[in-house]
Amino acid sequence: MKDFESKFKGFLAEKKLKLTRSRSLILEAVFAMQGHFDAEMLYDRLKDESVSMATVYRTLPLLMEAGLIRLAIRMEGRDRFERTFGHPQHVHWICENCQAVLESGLGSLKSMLHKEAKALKFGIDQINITVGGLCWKCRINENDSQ
Amino acid sequence: MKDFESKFKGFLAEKKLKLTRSRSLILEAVFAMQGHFDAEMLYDRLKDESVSMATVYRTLPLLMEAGLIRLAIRMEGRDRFERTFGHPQHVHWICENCQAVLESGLGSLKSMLHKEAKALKFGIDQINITVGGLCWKCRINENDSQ
DNA sequence: TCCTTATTGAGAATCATTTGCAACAAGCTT
DNA sequence: AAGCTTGTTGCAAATGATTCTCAATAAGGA
Repeated sequence: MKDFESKFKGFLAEKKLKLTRSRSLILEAVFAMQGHFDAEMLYDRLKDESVSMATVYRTLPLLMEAGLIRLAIRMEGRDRFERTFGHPQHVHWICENCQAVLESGLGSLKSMLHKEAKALKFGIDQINITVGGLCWKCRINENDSQ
Repeated sequence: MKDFESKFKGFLAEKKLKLTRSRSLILEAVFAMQGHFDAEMLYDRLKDESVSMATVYRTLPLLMEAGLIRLAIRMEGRDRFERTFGHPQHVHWICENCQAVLESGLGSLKSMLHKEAKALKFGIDQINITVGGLCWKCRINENDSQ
């Protein structure tokens, strides 16, 4: 059994929840996904297995609580997630023109926030840093596009 | 005329848009608001002046484009805004238990992001840093609440 | 295998946000 | 100040993501 599977199983057991066929399939789909994904993308991959949209939506919060995925960004009115396993937190750079999403490591931003958290006596659960603007390609074409 | 009013007026003129009664009222309401606000809160203050919800929703993006407000956070399924005039960017600390929202200055986080932006050739428009977790009060009562 | 309790799929329900449209109002032109 | 062009508004209907209801079903411990 893969790491993320046993982690999810452990989480469910602790909460007295059951590891069902649908949940297993969703977890599998999540880890088959590279990059960001939303509920609909998961559903598209699973509807043939007769997993319902409702269950996808019900499972996503569980995966977040279990620390297996995190809300990456919200784009075009939808929540987009990313898995946490092997994906350390990072900054999301969103181009407001072409919607491209770049990523870069947190670097020392992380320690600075933790330092501030200590001052505020705040217990950090998740950090979300998003920067909106123009990617280099769109900056070059800035004149044309308008 | 106040600073923000002339700034909005200038923005509208540049875009060949009109400064209407509804837009003026909304702008006024925004600057009468302390802290965060959402579309509904503005509407509540303006419905007696016969400003419609649709117009509130249509005006918010204009105010953002004009650089008068920014999207602060998304909470409980709604977008919450804050004005930018006299409110430098800051970090939002959201307590996942009591929903309290703390703020702290960006400090050197800002320059670090701009440095990284230069490396990525990314033109920064807006920075959004949100940290989820537990505020000190909820950390103390952590045992009780569960 | 039995039994208790969580879970599921399907579809209806929510709820924030958008949009279509005919009536209206800015603001430029004369 | 009146006319005209074009953007704007309120209203209601539409959208679209997410949530909920509920009867049927499946985990998993006994």
